[in-house]
Amino acid sequence: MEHFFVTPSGDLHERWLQAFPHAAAVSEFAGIGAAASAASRVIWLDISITEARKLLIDVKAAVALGWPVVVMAATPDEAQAFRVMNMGAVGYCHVNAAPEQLREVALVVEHGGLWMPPKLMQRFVALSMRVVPGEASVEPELNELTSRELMVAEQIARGATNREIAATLEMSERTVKAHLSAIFKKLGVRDRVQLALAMNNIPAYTTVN
Amino acid sequence: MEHFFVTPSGDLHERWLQAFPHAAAVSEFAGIGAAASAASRVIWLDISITEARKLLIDVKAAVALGWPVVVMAATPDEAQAFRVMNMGAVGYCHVNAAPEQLREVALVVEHGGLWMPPKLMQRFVALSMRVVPGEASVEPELNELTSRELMVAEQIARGATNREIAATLEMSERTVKAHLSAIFKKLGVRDRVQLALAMNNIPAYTTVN
DNA sequence: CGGTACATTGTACTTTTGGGCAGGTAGAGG
DNA sequence: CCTCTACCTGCCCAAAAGTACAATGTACCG
Repeated sequence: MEHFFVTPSGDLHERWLQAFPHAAAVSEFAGIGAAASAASRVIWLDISITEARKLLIDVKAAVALGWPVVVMAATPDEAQAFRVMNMGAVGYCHVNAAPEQLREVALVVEHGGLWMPPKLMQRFVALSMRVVPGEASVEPELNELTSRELMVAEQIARGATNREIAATLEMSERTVKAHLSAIFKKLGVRDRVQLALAMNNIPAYTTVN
Repeated sequence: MEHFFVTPSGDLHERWLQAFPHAAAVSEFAGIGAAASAASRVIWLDISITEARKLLIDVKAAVALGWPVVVMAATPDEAQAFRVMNMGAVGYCHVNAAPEQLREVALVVEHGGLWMPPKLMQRFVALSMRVVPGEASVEPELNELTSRELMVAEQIARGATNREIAATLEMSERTVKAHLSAIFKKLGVRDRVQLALAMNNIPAYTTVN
């Protein structure tokens, strides 16, 4: 497990080192993407002195790297927490959180969980109830998809183009199309837009009608 | 770490044992509360054959015990997931989840995290944004859209084709395209797929480069 | 070994998208 | 009246997406 701390200063906070002795500090995202290691990672994003405008860009850029992103704020704030989570972060904590807590957070996000301070978590869950959709979720029969088809479908779910998928999955664009045709047929959707929606449990209108 | 599986049958599912060899099965909550051990625990609630009415009671009872509760459903459902999370559960997965996944879930909830299948998690986060005081990811720029543009964007959000939009809004396909171009520019997305995702508050990865 | 499922890719074709260029109209406001 | 913005559209073009038909290789199963 590698821990990358993205911080403007470029220096590792003492507590971070206590939590993860082998942590690495970077001030640019490039430093992370470069090393094409297969090991799993956690990206820690220090936004303590980042202005709101740049925050959005930074979080998205971090998320785009493909590893779990934990945002560390100087003054935790509910709206900000929700905003960064919505942009794809999976963790939100204080920059000066205790080492033990950082390790807790790491453990959680590494295993697919979502972490934020208990109080916020509570608010978060409570708020989500107000908009819980009726039902009619169209959970697609993803089981019918073969392994490769599923990979393609997941990329579509994030808005990738055929070219990007081909590059990511290392296959030709033609193959991507072949898989897509199979997926459309199996899931009963007609194009990539509806597939993207279906993959995210959002009812699309032709699928329903 | 103790794992209590609350299941109507009273029997431990084979996979549960594979995940946690020392798991204990109980059919009544009383069996758990009795042992006043200081060790940390996880309560696994099997609701595969629980009728909706009793579900509420059970989840609350489990949560009341004071340890992290993971609900295991036979047919995972978005609305149900949100409902149980709102009642205090911190995990939601399939009853037949693989042992490795169960361990992942355990790891997450033991350390204060929230766990549910990735797809649900994404929806969960996206939905919470719709009510968060402040704004959602695309919500702000949505105000920049003119009335007609918004109508087009909403159709895209449901997977409509240009032809369908043209018919619905009674305009030519060319006009639909014109509006779309304007929308793409204003919202900073590159194509209809990403727009559809953005409209549903689902982070798409290339939105930032 | 034959059969089947999956993954892969090519050629070629049709449709859909996205957008440049070049206009039209109508309403609000100086 | 003039200008600006929103709205609408046609022609045309290039890129992307989706399909049809076809073929090759691999793995596994009875």
